[in-house]
Amino acid sequence: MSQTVDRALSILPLLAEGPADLGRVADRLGVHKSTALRLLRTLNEHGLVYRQSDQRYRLGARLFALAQEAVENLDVREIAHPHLARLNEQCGHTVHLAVYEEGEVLYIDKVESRYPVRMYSRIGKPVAITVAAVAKLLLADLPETERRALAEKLDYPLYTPRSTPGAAAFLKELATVREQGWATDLGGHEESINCVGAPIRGADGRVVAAMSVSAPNVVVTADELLTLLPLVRRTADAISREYSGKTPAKDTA
Amino acid sequence: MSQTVDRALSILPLLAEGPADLGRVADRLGVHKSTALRLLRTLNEHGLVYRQSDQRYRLGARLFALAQEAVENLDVREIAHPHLARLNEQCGHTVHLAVYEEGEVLYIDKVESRYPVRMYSRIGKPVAITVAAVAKLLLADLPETERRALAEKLDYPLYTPRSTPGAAAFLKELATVREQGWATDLGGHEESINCVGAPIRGADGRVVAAMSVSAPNVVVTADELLTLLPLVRRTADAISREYSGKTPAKDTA
DNA sequence: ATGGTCGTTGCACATTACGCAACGCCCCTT
DNA sequence: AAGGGGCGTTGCGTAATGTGCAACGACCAT
Repeated sequence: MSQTVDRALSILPLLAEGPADLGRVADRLGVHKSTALRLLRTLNEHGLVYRQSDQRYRLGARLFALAQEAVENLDVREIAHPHLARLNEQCGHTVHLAVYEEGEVLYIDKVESRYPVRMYSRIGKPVAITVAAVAKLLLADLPETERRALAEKLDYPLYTPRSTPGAAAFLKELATVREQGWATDLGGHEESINCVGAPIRGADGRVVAAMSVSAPNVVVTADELLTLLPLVRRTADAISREYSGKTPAKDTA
Repeated sequence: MSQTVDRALSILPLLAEGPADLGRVADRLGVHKSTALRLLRTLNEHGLVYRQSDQRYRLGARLFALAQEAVENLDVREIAHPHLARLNEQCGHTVHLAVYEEGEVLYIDKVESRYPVRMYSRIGKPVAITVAAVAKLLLADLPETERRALAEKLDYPLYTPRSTPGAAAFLKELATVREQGWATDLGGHEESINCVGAPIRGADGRVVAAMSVSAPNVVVTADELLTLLPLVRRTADAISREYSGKTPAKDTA
């Protein structure tokens, strides 16, 4: 809609691939160097882009702060967190919280019991949308047309032999998930990892988020993990109730 | 430099305060509603802004992905991580990695031994720049003029009685840190938390990052923590060597 | 029903961003 | 040491682009 802004914003994903110099940016944008320079300067002033010592540009620090504040403003996350932590204490496994947005599913919270290996690595990162339990839960609730359209345009990478092979199978799985009100991922993403998940619903009954518990085969078998299902569903329902019940007014402030 | 982009980007911090409707955004920007609308639409197309069901705008998902990729492209972080993890195994305490950028110091990695309480909360969040050990290390290496200017314009909040009280004291502390090549924060941010840190240097000897080990008083006294100093410095030096030594070429790709 | 609020659209104007070309800088070559 | 190429930077004239206005339409509350 706005050409200038459009061009400027196109620089960000470009720099996400790695640092780039002025010429490269101008080329990729298909604009003159002077134009790219002006855009980069503006981005730089706002801290979204940083100029490193070798004069190349890379994504800037303000981006972290913004993402940080963005995630903290998600009220589902805030409400859900204590419940997730409690569930984690009870079962000891990794607990995830995810939302759907614009064709992507992303983790917005995570509590894990084990070594804190790169704990930040997944927060905000898009999940394996065709196999993850939380993704199934979130997509299963989309309006049918949107769901079909999305399923058709997705890629279906075969992470493992048990990964969802294609759109048809995926849609069928989503139908099942929708009916039963919970979802699993049994080795569909990583061979030895299983998950069970349940949806979190808003006051209008629509799914606003999804949560799951994940554990490796070596700790508990898939069957054993499934025995946690009632607990997971109870937790999700508790979050749903609290989320749809009291929505503390923070309109004006 | 570019008015349109400038206005568009000004919307982001505004939305970071919380969701806002069109009128509010237009007011805050000082532009007509139609102008704000066009800007918001453009931001929306790029996923930086999301329109929630109540029609208000909030920060969007792409922001997470970008911040994510940005942090992953920091090669210091990549090189340092295994060293930090090893240090964590050896001493059991929380280990931080931070960089300086445009007047801010931010954590870019963290390994902690204890409960994973909100582990994402600090990554990318600006640190308490006037007291944190890593901040002292990073600021101590700035060119004098920049260091002075920054020190003067900072606020010096008294988190605790031991917090750095003002610019003069801070500059003096930075001088000490620069001379000795390491830094501490003894209860300057939170009464019961102590840290020791050391700088990571690039090939040219300039400080490119800083790391620290933090532990609460109840686990180890400040004196005991200080006995870890040699280990911390050795780790930092190892990272420095690896960082300045082999810089894998990824220019063209 | 009716007034008010809020988002949306089309349009005419001129402000704003564009590409060009020339400059200056640094590094690499011979 | 002199020459050449690559890269970032600057000023400028042009017109394309973004701007504010005013009117419309949807929705909510009274």
